[in-house]
Amino acid sequence: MTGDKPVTLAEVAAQAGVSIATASKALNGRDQVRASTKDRVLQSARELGFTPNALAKGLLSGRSGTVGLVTHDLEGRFSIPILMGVEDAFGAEKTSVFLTDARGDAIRERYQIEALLGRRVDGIIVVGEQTNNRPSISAGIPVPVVYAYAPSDNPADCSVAFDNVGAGRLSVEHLIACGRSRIAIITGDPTYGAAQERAIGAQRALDEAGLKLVGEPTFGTWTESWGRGATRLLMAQHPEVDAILCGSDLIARGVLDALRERGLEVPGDVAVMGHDNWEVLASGARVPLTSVDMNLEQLGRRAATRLAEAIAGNPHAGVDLIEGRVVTRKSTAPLD
Amino acid sequence: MTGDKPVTLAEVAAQAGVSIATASKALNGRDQVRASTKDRVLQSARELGFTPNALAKGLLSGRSGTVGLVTHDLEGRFSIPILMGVEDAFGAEKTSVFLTDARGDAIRERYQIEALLGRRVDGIIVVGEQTNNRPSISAGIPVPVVYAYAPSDNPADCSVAFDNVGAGRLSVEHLIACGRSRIAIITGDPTYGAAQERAIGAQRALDEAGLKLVGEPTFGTWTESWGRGATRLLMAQHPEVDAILCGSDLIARGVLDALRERGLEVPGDVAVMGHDNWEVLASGARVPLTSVDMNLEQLGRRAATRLAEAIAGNPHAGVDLIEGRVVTRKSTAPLD
DNA sequence: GAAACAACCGAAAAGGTTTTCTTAAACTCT
DNA sequence: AGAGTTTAAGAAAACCTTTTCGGTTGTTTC
Repeated sequence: MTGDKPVTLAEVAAQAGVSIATASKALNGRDQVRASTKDRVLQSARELGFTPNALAKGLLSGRSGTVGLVTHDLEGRFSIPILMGVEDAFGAEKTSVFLTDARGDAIRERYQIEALLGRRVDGIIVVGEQTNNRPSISAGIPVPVVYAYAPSDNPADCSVAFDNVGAGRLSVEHLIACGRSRIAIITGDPTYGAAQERAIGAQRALDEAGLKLVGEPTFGTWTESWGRGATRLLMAQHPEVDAILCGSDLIARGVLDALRERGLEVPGDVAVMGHDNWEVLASGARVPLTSVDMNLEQLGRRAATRLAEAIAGNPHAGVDLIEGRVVTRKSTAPLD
Repeated sequence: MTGDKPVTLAEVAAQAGVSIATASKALNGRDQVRASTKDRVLQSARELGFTPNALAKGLLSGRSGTVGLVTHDLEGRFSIPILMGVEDAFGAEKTSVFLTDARGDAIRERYQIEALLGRRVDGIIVVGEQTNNRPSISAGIPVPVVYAYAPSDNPADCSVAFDNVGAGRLSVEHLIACGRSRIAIITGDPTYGAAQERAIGAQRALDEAGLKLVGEPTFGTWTESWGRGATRLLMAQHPEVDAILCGSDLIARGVLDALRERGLEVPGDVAVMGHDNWEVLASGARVPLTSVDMNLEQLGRRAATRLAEAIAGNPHAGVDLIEGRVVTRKSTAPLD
């Protein structure tokens, strides 16, 4: 099967006994072609297994019907759902997606974008590795660019990001709704905007409810062992805590472990809440873990939609924020 | 930046004061063009920011310089490293990768492959969701197809898969080398070839060493809670066990948990070994977990290489097996 | 019966690049 | 100086599709 050249429109036309022009019209549903002729062409196309050459079409129309997806975190859990959302949204409208992984390297990124432009993509989506701002690359690029997850530092660009402040607020509101009032925060690396912003959102929600955070938010690393260590410290200094808001599900796993070792019940004595809704971790936890889902697939779809709009001539400036959603599991069950 | 049409070769030629043909030759390093002329053309190209139109090139040569990557498990941890390997291998040789996700649906797959063929990809890689055999789709597809992770059921196709039998053997050999002799197996879903084959490989290695497995391999689900439950059962029936070989790192996490609760030391009393080398899980475990890495990135690179060979006219038939590698951590430290 | 009209179809150009073939110019040698 | 040879550059075809516009039927209207 590997040798035969693809069937061309000319061959279809020949078999149907019409001109190339007529065959084209028939296949594209143009009028100006008799029904019987159209059927004959369609029949021939089917028999020969004709697939129109997208290259030729793209060359002619100036639109390739492709987009580039430049990610920086292919191994990470965050870019994958985004990528799924993008693929999903574009797949539906007959646009194909080129995938490249720049691995956090700006030189690589530049090179790959050059390659994508050579392929005449109609637009580009750049997926960052963190939620921190990232430098804009839109200058000098002749097609629309949308930044996903990590927004561009240029407000004139179009970005789609996650609402970390809102997530912090949502989490605290959920804990309060579950009857908790002495809430502490154990989160990850303080250089991550995500960690800072979520803490800020949490603080705001507490303020509005007239509550005070127990201690200060403790920053550390995004690991289980940090979750364990921070919990031991926290419970020693503030045994009154009745809820711990964690910066990630992984941290929350460590927190759960440490609490169990200390003989504390979850959610009876302390409620625990994670972030990311990493399914396998959250529902497999010893006490299934309530967590904030970042709706990353939706984020990807939104980015795709924005790009499609820009390609169609309606660009959008500024940052679109995607809201998280609390996925309730046992670790925050309301007190009786 | 969004309006301007891309620069064409004709414009470069005009600015350099030569014909299109000469410009083309100069840019492609053909001889038959004077050095000074060549310099002039290159200079113009740089000034105008010329990027050759890959669509036109592909249309002419019949080679688009693109390949399609059809995955069935985009959200899964297994396809991502494979995808990275593929992207890596092709990125190096100026081939771009179209990504599509068929999500386990054969209809979707068929449709997406049709779309890829319309884009005149030079080849296709199909990434399966499990290691079980999958139906061949090569018939009627005019470009080479390589099956990654899940091999094709047609031995005439080219597949690249993981050596599960070998992995089972490697694991047991490692445990024996660490001084263990009473080994039990707790693994996942019995409908997964991976689970069965690894058990078989383990059995063989035991046979060769003149040892017997403790009990029968216990199949269940790929979850932590199954790991916990199976461990309780196992230790009740066979307290003599000194090593547990797990079907996945997640199961191993459950096993570790249950052992700790039972007051058993790892690795002092029992060694535990996982599979997948899921970094965050394995090294974050309470006792860092020895695990088998499937070298999936290498698998992806191999698949890409095989596809490149086939495109170049040297197709390869049969299944390439990629070996795993034991990543040693504390959970299997040798006995003193 | 001629003119206007509709319906259907085909010729040709366009899109950007590579390659082959031809031509023009410059050189070498006797 | 003229014939032969090398070198540099250009003209044009080819890749495949879509679209515009002109042409050929056959049909209606006065």
